[in-house]
Formats: sequence, C-alpha cells, structure tokens
Amino acid sequence: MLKRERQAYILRKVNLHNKVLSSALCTEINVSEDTIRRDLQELAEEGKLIKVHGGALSHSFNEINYSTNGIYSQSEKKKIATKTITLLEEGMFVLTSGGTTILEFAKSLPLHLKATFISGSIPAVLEYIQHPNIEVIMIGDRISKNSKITVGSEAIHKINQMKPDLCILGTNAIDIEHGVTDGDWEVVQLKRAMVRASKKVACLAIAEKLNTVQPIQICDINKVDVLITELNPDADILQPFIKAGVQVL
Amino acid sequence: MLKRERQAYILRKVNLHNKVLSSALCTEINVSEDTIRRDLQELAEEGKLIKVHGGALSHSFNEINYSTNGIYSQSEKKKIATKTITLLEEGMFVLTSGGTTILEFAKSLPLHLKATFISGSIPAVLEYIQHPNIEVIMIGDRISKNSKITVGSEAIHKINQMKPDLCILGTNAIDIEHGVTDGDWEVVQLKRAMVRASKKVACLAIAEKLNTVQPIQICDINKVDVLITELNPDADILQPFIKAGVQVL
DNA sequence: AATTATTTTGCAAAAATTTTCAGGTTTGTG
DNA sequence: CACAAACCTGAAAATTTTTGCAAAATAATT
Repeated sequence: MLKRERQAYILRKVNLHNKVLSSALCTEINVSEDTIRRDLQELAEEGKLIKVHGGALSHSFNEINYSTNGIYSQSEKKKIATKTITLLEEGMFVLTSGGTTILEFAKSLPLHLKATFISGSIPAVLEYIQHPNIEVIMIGDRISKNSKITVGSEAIHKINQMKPDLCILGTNAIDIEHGVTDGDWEVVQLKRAMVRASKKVACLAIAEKLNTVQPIQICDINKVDVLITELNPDADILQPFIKAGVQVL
Repeated sequence: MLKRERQAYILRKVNLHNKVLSSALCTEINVSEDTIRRDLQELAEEGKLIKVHGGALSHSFNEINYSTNGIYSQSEKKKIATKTITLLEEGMFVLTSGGTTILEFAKSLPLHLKATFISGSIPAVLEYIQHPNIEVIMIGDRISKNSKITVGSEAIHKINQMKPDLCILGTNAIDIEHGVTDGDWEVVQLKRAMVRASKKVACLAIAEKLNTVQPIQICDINKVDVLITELNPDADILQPFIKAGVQVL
C-alpha cells in the first residue's frame, strides 16, 4: 500500500468517525504503530487533523456534533454492517441494494478485501468506488429520485443476466408469514430480480423492522438465507426466523 | 510492447483503479522496474498522473484527499452553463458526459424545464435527480474511479441504442485540425459513442482548452455542432471554429 | 542490406525514502 | 504511586529512486 493512499484512508476514517485510534489503524492496515504515528503526525502538521494521545481527532469534532449526520439509529446499523462483513469472501461478486444500512456497510468494508460490487444505488456506488481494491459495476436505467436507485426493465434485465455469489438487501419490512416486503413498487421489482438472480441472499434489518409488513412482497422468507440484525442471535424475537430455516447473525 | 502502448496501458490502469504500483506493473508488463519508473515519471511530467514513492496515483484521487474543494475557474464555467441552457427545449432527450463544467451546468438547470437527461457520470446524475421535473437515466457498466463515470462495452452498447436530441460534452481539448481529443482511453470510447448516437453535439470548453490536443481523438471538428466557451463569440480565437462551420455561443 | 544515429532498456552501485525495531521516557488512569 | 499504554529517539532493515553507462532495439540514412 502506498503511503499517500494510507494517509488518505486515515483521513477519510477520521472525517467519518470524528476520531481514530492508532492501535485500531495499525491492525487494520497491517503496519507498525510507528508508521501510523508518523502518518498522523504528518497529517496533523498539514492541518488535516488533530493529533491526540492514542490517536487523532477530526477538526470538526469541536464544532457541532454532526457525526450523527441524520442517519437514524446509526450505531445499530454499524453493528449490522460489521456482522455482514463476515459473509464476504475474496473475489466474490456481490449485488447490493441501497439504503442507509447498506451505506453504513459500504463504509466499513475491510481495506484489503478484493471483490466486485454491483449496485443500482448511487450513494452506495459512491462509497464503493472509494475502496482501493473493489471493482464497481453500476446497474443502469431510469432513476427513482427518492431512493436514488436505478429502476426499470433494463435494470432488471441486466440483473437477470448475472449470477452474483451474494445479494445484500437493505430491508424495510420482514416477517415470517409475509416474507420480505416493501412499499415502492419499482424498487420491489428490482429487489425481486436481485433475489432471484443471486446464489445467496442476506437481509439487513434493524430490529424494529422485524415482524412488520409493507404492501408489496419481494420474496418469501424461505428465499432468505441470512438475516442480520443488531440483536444477538439468541434474542427471542429472532427464534421464529431460525426455526424457519434462516441463518441469523 | 511499444513504449507508447505501455504508457497508454499504465494510464488506463491509473484512471480505472486510481492507483498503480511500480512493482505490480513491471511483472504485469514484463519489463524492468526502471522502465516503469521512467514511464511514470514521463506521464507525471505531462500531468497525466501523480508520481509517488512506489507507484502513482490518479489526479482525482489526490484531489479528493488534498481537498482543494474550489472548482477551477468556476465563474467561467458558470458562464458556460448559462449559455448552454439556451440549447435546451421542452421534452428533449439530452445525453451528457461528466466533468466539472457539466456539473456546473447541472446545477443551473431552470426549474421549470421538463426533459430527460441521460448520463454515465455519477456526480452529474446526482445533480440531475435534485431537479423536480427532469427524468434521469443512468447508463450502467464498470466504473472508472478517476472520472466517476461508467465505462465499458455495455455502456457503449446502451448508448448506441439511443437517439438523443442533444449531446453535451465536457471537453478537455478541442482543436480545428485534430477535433475533440482526450487522454483517457475508456472515456474516449464512451464519448465517441455519445457523439455518434446524438442528433446534435455541443462541446463545452473553457478558453484555455481551445487549440489544445490530447493523445486520443473523440471526433472531428465537423461533428461538433455547437461550441460553448466563456468568451464572447466574436473573440478572435473563436473565428476559425466559426469558419469551420461550428455554431459558437 | 548495411551502416549510422537515436532512442529505449536493463543493470549495478549509491543515495534517498520509508518502515520497523529496540531502548528509554512520558503520559493517563485507577 | 504503580502500571500499562503511548511516545520519542536513533539506528537498522527494507524498499524505492537516482545515476551513469553499456547493451539492445528502433529509426533513419546511405
């Protein structure tokens, strides 16, 4: 990894989380703590961040706490993201939807992962292309303005031609009886195609989406291979899903 | 392998992945590291990439992290944007490239305009979808990390199936003799298809891009219907273009 | 086709940069 | 205060770059 690249990565991390720990960075990037320290020091000299004992802070830290940049229940989504990463393998083809949970996932992808990510979500793709080792494929078609995702028959057709190893769905409603459901007809069409095309399907959902139903069905619960929530897998609310044959993380 | 094609290969790789390692390139191309280094140095001198210890980075990668957020000669680009808007008509199908000039244009679209915009540029599309009356179509394919635009045969194929009323090109180099040229092989392929498919072609270029040439040609000057710069159309430098049959705004 | 000129490439030793390591010192915390 | 974690300093180790030069390849000329 190039020095410049590493520093850019650190800077991005600082701006994202408002702080970084030297110890965390050095295991993550796989260099000695000395190197990290020197990087932080150099970045501090350039005024890009503030060096503190044990790590560094972003400049905007003192200002308003805009870290909670509007994302609803961000910490839960971070937890989901971390679990989701365990599903990834080297060289995988991964198809993802959009949404804030997916976005959180996109931001926490491990640095050294080499894989191909396919998505119709503009915000998700914008995150993916920041990653040094991930190849990104955007699915084209008409864009749904409120979800910032490509929808339409062309997009669906394109998805049908693929056979991704894993499909990761941001989920708005999931229920044993009604399966995965959503409220936007066009997005549902797309997600249906995604589920159909993929070898394996993972649904990301914060707990409050469990056992809720939306008007239009994406797929039955038996199409879902993995369900990932912020809860511990032995939580009561998750047991019915496990009984239904879903792997719960 | 000739020097020229080797450098073209390197440049292509930088534009696509945002970085290259000298060590990786030399095993890949099967030349000594010295040769690669010399290539990178030459390309850096020509301003095509940024040489760093151990390899090279794309320009956009560096900008993102060195955060010189101010758009270069923004006021000129605003002026160009304003003129470009006069070309737009109700209900038009407009195909656009990416780039900062296009982005400025995207921001200044009149509120009432109803039209369909097609693009492979992620930043441009992000602007277009802010607009209440514009339908946006994203062209899908692999994403070039440097230019944040979709490139590849799928994208070209998609463009070939369309017949847009107007093609608006952000232009890096335009010259009477050599026409419109650019340095990024992948992007050139895409722009060629855009020009070929469209009924009318408009090139946006700030004055300093006039009478400059880049290595790869997109199209001859006679394919350009309209040239838009920040200058007054009766400026001396523009007269040759008018004589060549280009409408100058 | 052969010769000459020019460019390009590969090599090796030395220089520079970057990373790691080893030690002693400082800092934060209970 | 004690103790662990983080820091600093300087030097070694590893990697990349520079430099000059000769061999090889390419282009131009006879």
